[in-house]
Amino acid sequence: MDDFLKTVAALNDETRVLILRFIDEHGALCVCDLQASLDMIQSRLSRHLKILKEAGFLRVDRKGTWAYYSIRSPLDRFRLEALEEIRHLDIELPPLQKLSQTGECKI
Amino acid sequence: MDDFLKTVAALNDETRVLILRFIDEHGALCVCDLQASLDMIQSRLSRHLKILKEAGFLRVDRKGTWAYYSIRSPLDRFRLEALEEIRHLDIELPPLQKLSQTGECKI
DNA sequence: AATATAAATCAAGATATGTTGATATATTAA
DNA sequence: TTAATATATCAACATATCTTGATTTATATT
Repeated sequence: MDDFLKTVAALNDETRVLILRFIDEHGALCVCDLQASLDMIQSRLSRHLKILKEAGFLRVDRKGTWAYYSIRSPLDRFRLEALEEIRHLDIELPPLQKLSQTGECKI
Repeated sequence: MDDFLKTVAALNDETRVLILRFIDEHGALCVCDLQASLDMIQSRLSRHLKILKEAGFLRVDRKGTWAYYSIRSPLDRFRLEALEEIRHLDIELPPLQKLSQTGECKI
C-alpha cells in the first residue's frame, strides 16, 4: 500500500507531471537544463525530482557536479501505464534549453 | 491534465483505496453498509465516495433513501490499471456487514 | 402534514504539501 | 587550500486535504 500511495502521490502534482513528461520527451537532463527549460527555481525542481525519484519514476546519474535525471528503466507495469497516460495528455512542452551541454550553465 | 490529476488525487488516499477495493470485492454497497463494514463515520465516507465518483471510479444508484455505490463500467484503461494494481495490494479487507439488506440500518 | 431514516453538506481544527529564499553540501578547478 | 559551481536541504509561509460533529436535504412511512 505504501509503495502504491507513494507512486500515486508523486503523480498528484501538475509540476511533477510536467517534469516527468519533459524528461520522458528529451531523455537525461540535469537540474540546470530543467531550470532553464521549465523556468523554475532550483530548490523547487530539486524537491520534485527527489519525489519522482523516490517514487520510482526517475533515476539519477552524477557526472561531476551535474546530476542527470532520466526515466528509470525498466518501469513496472503501473508506472509505465501512468507514463503512457501522461504522454497522451495535452501538455504544452516548452523548448529544451540544454545549458549543461554548451557550458552556459550559470545558475 | 485536470482529469488526470483528479483521477490520481482520488487514488492518493489510503481510505479511498480501501473503499474502492472493498466495493470492487463486494459489488454495489450503500453508505450504511460501508459504514458498518469499514467502521467509518458517515460524513467521512460520504466525502470519499463523492471524490471517487467524481474521479470516474464509482457510480451511484439511488433506491429510496439508499445510495448504492459500485464500480463504474466501463472504466478507461488507466483507471482499470489502477484498480488492477489495487487488487494486487496486500490490503486486509474487513468482513462485509450488509445492514441495508437485513433492515438493521440504523445509523 | 409530521416523523424517521439515509445521505450530503458545512464549519472548524489538525495535518500535509508546495513555494520561495537562504544556507549547506559536494565536486571541480585554480 | 581557496574559490566557484551544481545540487540538496532547511525554514517560513501559504494553500490544500482530511477528520469530526453538527446541520441540511431527500425520501419514505405513519
